[in-house]
Amino acid sequence: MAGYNKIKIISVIGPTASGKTRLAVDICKSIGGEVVSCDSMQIYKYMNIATAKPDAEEMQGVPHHMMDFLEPNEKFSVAAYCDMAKKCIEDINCRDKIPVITGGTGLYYSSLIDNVTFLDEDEDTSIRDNLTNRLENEGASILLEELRSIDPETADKLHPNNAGRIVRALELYYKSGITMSEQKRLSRLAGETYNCTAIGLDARDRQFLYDRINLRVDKMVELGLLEEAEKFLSSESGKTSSQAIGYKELRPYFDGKISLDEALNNLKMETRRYAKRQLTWFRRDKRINWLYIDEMSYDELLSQTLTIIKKG
RNA sequence: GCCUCUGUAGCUCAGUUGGUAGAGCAGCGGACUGAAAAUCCGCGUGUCGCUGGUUCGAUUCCGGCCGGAGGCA
Repeated sequence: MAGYNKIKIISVIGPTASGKTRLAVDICKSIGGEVVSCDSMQIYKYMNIATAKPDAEEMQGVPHHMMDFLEPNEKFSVAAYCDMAKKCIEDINCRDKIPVITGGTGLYYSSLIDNVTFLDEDEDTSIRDNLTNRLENEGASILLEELRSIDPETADKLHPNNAGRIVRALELYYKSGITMSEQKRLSRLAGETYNCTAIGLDARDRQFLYDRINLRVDKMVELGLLEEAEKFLSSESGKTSSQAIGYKELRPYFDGKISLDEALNNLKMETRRYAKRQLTWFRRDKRINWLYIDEMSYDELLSQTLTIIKKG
């Protein structure tokens, strides 16, 4: 209970190119809020065009946090995100402003909103390295059976092809002595600490969203995506930042393997698929108030959003 | 105008010696707890161009028509 002492927050989530950035800024201006980005790629410096990071004009003077602060060769993680974002939210709250969580990284979002707690893990990567080696030499099935003997609940849920998750589940156990299934239970004990009103953006017609995505990629090219990509690809990037959509899809073009047209079509396709995965993630959160961008004008969208926020 | 080839899923194409069809890609759905813009799983969505004929039965064989490609004029 004790809902009165939970921090009031707003969230704006949805697939890429659905208009979260603009809506969040307008919400902030209307209710005195500050944006807390929830995006695994906008945290990185220099990755501006590909990640559709808002510029000063788009921010309209509204403070944006959790954005543009990390070098691309640095690692990041959900745990690190939650840790920083929580402090950020508390700080904003202390200044009598309302945190507006905005972004499309489902794992970061859910972990933050549901107050998932993570174990303290040291930086030691030797266990992970060892498991990765064994994965190559022995294969995923052997590791999965090993996992089954210590955590059958998790093993049952993992497909043999999902090597990454198998390795991680084993790593967690060998590092902490706590199994993944046990950790999942422990992580939920704290309970929610925020009173969140969630706004979700989607389109009734999927093609409407896909058209926006395709258009946005073309705009990125006009803004200088190719130059940004060339710089990014020629410099050292970390394990997290190298996953960003927008650069790796252009590599075959720079290598002369495919035409620019093909590369851009691939980039658009990957972005569309990403949007679909984002929707799959967010759809299962029944607390989200969905609004459809192809069903109303932007003014109406904003006005409905503010109505929902007032009620919440 | 004549001859040849061709028309099957959104696209590229396979196939059925006659029993209403299947691959790749695209697409759709799902999972997700320390790399998550990642990773993984599942699903064929169809007047087999149209129309007659033969046949118990035609997407398949035959005729005609329509569309596409090439060749000869």
